[in-house]
Amino acid sequence: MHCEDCPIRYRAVCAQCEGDELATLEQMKFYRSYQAGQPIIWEGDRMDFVASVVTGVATLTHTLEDGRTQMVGLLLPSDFLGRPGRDQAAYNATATTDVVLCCFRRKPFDQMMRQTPHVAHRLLEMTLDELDAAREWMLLLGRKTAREKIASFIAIIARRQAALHKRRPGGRMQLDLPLTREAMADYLGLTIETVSRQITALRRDGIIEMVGKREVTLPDYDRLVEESGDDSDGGTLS
Amino acid sequence: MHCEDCPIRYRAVCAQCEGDELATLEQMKFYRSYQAGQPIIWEGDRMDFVASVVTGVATLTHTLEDGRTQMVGLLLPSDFLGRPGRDQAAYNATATTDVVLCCFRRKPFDQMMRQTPHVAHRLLEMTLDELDAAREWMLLLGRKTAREKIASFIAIIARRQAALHKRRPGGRMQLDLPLTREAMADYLGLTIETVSRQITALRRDGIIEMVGKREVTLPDYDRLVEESGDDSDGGTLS
DNA sequence: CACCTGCCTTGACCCAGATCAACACGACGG
DNA sequence: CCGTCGTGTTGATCTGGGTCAAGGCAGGTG
Repeated sequence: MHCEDCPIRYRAVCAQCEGDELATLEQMKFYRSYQAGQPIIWEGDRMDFVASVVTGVATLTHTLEDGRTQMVGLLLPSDFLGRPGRDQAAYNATATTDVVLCCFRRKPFDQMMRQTPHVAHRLLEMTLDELDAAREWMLLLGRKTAREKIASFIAIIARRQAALHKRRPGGRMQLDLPLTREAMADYLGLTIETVSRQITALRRDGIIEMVGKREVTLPDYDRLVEESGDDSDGGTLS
Repeated sequence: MHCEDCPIRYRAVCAQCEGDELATLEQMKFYRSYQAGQPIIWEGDRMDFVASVVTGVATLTHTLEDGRTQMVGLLLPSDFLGRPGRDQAAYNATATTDVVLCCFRRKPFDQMMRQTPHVAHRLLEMTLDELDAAREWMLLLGRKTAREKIASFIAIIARRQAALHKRRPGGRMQLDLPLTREAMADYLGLTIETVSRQITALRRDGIIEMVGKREVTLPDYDRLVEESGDDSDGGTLS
């Protein structure tokens, strides 16, 4: 009856749902796939569903008239997409790798949220986590140097991938960058050239090692964190 | 029995509360005042209440070890302070003018939130609005020029003050900057010198006029918005 | 009154990161 | 096999905003 491997059960909306509620969610749920590079939804478009990322990576971006672009959300598996209670998308959402979404039609979803306290609760919690992440991100954008930005970004990705594997980040570890240099630049408020140069610099200084252009190995996670400018490396896994 | 002039009734938590619920809220509510410059709570401190700003202006900031500071929240009257369901402050909160808070003890508040769907709902809505604001802010920090940042900031303050007076921003209008140059710099990811210079430049170019150091008059709100780099000036009042 | 002290402004100079340009390296299609 | 297109790297140069330094201007305070 319900789908064990759908991450929505574990992290996103319905961690505590049971019986009827789960059945209801299962009923209103459907899947959508997008290819790498494909837009998911455009700023201002009507958005008749909310969703949880099952696999792949999606981004939320804002763009100024003249083309300057800032990423404002990076959605990895188990992250939530869409704003409950509002049917207009506020940002451009794009699939940066192949993406599978587990979608819920807005109408019944909103209604369920209204009726089921712990779903509303869960959503509030997730939104607060996102707000915290956004504020950390603001510190990065406003006050960190290019090198610190790159180090922070890699550390963030490392933490999230460690979280997926249910491990603590630390020591020697391997990870892959799910974004192009351009997307990284948009994440960090830099240009692609600066991103490229700083990655080269971190490589030269032995902070990171790379195989190909996307796979990174960290000889020492803590060393990277030192470069990121953050004081408390902390356990912030989200 | 309940307090008509407490903004918490109108915007923040309990817009739809009635009867018993209101009475409960009134019971757990108390006021606190802070003088300009005084810290309200420090990152990592235990925070045993949540609150709504009644009067004055408070800020949330993040600071790196070496002192670099980024503002991550600007709280004007009716804004909400504190994270429901977590008792550790994640940011430094400071009163930048004299501030009066309408506080609620965390324990009973959390419990009420759990029992009263529309309170949880309201909180979700407010948090989503804050998230939107944070993302707009990220675009500003990552991609706007110093001049655009200043213009955006003034436009944001203008909108919020217009909202307080229940008017649409537009045409000729007057407002006062509730922040020092330093706080503005921390808001915008700039230095005080750059803030000062760009304000001078906007004044020189006739975009803004100033009496004293804090009071601004806009000859033409739309002209300011043009300078801010935003396309859709939009009605985003929050 | 003179003297701070806190905020703000302005000028001179510098540098981190943007811009402009060239090139490297697959992957892909013909 | 050769173009070419998308992605990434590297170099040369430029510039917006940071840094350092010198005042200006209230508002307190003795």
